[in-house]
Amino acid sequence: MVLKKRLGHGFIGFQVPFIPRCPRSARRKCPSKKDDQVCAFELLASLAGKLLEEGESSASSNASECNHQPSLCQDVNERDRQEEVKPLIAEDIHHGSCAESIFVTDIVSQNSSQKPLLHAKTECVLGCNSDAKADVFKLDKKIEHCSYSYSNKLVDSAGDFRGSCDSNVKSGFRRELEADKCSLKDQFELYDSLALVGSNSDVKPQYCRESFPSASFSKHGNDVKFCFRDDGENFLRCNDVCTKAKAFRIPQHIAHRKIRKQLFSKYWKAGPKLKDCELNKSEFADVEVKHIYHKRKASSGFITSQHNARVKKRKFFDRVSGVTSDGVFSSESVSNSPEKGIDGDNSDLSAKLHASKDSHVKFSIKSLRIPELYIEVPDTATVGFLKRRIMEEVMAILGDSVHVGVLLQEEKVKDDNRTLMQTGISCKENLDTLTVVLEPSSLLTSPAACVSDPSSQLEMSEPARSPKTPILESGNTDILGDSSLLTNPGNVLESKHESTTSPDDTIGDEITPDSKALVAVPTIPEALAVIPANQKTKRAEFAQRRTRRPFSVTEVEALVHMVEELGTGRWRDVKLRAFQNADHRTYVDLKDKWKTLVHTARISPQQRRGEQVPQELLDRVLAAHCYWSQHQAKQNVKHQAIPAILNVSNHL
DNA sequence: TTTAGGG
DNA sequence: CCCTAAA
Repeated sequence: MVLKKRLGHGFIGFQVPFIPRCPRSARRKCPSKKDDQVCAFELLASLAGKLLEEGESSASSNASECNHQPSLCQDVNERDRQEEVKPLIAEDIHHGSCAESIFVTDIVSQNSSQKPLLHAKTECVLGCNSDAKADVFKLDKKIEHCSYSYSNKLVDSAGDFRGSCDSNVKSGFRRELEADKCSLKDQFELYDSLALVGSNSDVKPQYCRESFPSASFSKHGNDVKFCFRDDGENFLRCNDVCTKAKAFRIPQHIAHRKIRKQLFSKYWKAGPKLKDCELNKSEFADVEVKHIYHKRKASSGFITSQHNARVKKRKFFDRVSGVTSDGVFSSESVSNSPEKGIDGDNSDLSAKLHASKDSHVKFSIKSLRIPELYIEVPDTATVGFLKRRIMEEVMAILGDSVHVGVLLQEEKVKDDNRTLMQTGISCKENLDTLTVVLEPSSLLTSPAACVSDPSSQLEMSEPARSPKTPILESGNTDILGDSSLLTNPGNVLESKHESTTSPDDTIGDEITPDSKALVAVPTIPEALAVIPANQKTKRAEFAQRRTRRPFSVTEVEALVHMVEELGTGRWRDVKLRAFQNADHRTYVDLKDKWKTLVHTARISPQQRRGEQVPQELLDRVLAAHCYWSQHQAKQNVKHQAIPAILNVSNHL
């Protein structure tokens, strides 16, 4: 297939001509080495223009499609309308700045059994004069708008697409940009083509296009969506307040980078329509059924409801791999997921991010991780019931607002105002440990508050979490209600806290006034800038304290139990036996907790703070502590004694 | 990686 | 909780 040959990395699907041709006059507008990117944009621009013309004329036919996907279409339409009247955000552009965008696309195959993929690309537009750049954004806006129109066109012509699914469907566009809409006055002669891979192909539909901002394109059943949206961080909302994304944006006069993320997935956006997509759960997330406290029950006699099996459903997970400028994948398969997808493929939702030097960062998101969920159902429940429960939980998240969280080196990156470079997301090694997760964001705080004061935001923000930590575990308490894991009730408060600030946890706009100083030297090649910083300082730069998670009485009891059994020097075993599923509790945490427990037990009740641990437990803590201290002493004596004996025997 | 202990 | 020396 010709298409395949032209696509890099074996990606198949939707394609636009490789290097769009630009009139020389247009190319000259930009520094030579950025031609490709600029041209790519121009290509989109041309597409946008075309779509505007064609899309609007098809508005009437959109209505019928919207009936099928009300939540999606209405939302999009509404956004589009608002976008139309909204002033274009030219202030985002800055002289000599790098307009960097991340476009995440989604393709849903026509064949529902195939999996949706997310594809993320970043593109930099550098070196253009500011006018041109401002217009690039305008164009971007246009593109956004137009692409939606275009999506409808695609929908309208779904039949046509289906009819020619096995062959590439191409459509060419020629667009002459109007001077009043764009200062890139030169004419472009661009050809664009869309290709839809055969619906029966067993090849996963993927989309890849080098040097070109991706447009999302999804097709499912009768629906074909082409979406190209600029939605900053709030790209996964069903009922998003349109202005929110903008509210988050502060004037970026000093912006040197702008990261704009576009992620569109019908699955996510469609919310309750998920079922219609026949996205079965195995595609959605790999499911693991565990009797979480089974071991504990067995070993320490903890009794929980005999009829309750804990069902722990995990994510699909993933990590982000980066590609450095040399184009070498630093990590193709970096998932550290303890449980791979059932089918060994967790690329259900995957996207690619690529990274390169000269201040571009390209990412390759293998997949987006869904927060860990805890579901509890009676073991007498039917499989069907279980499925429904899982679906309910998933929908609770998806139906709700969702945003993206970024974890670097297993720690959540909470400060959205830092640049990628500052955060450490621009260097190769770190990209290996970059994780992208979807998070619920039902409780939103005032966006303004988050942005206006970065420092307070820092304090407010949710501290880092382990990537294995169920992002939703606590934050989801409201949703899960009683079914959530009863680790610590105290988390409810925390979770709200987290949720409140979590909207920031996205790859959003990156520039704030206080980051100016650091970004002000963009001319320094990244390599040079990074080299002087040793691992320590780099780590220190984006190190964040984990969320404080007070131990619940239940946890304390489990801990005490295990220590009584194992002693005080086997924290790893304690962890394995009693906290296997509490990903956020490390053996060091357990050890520390024991330490504080002993301390607590020794001080007077009046001096104790926080959740009161029953005196009975504290007594056991002291008893165990004393016992094992003595035991350890005895062990030491033995260890000393044995060699002594051996020595004696050797002498004999 | 795990333990142990100071901060 | 963090950090880290030491095992």
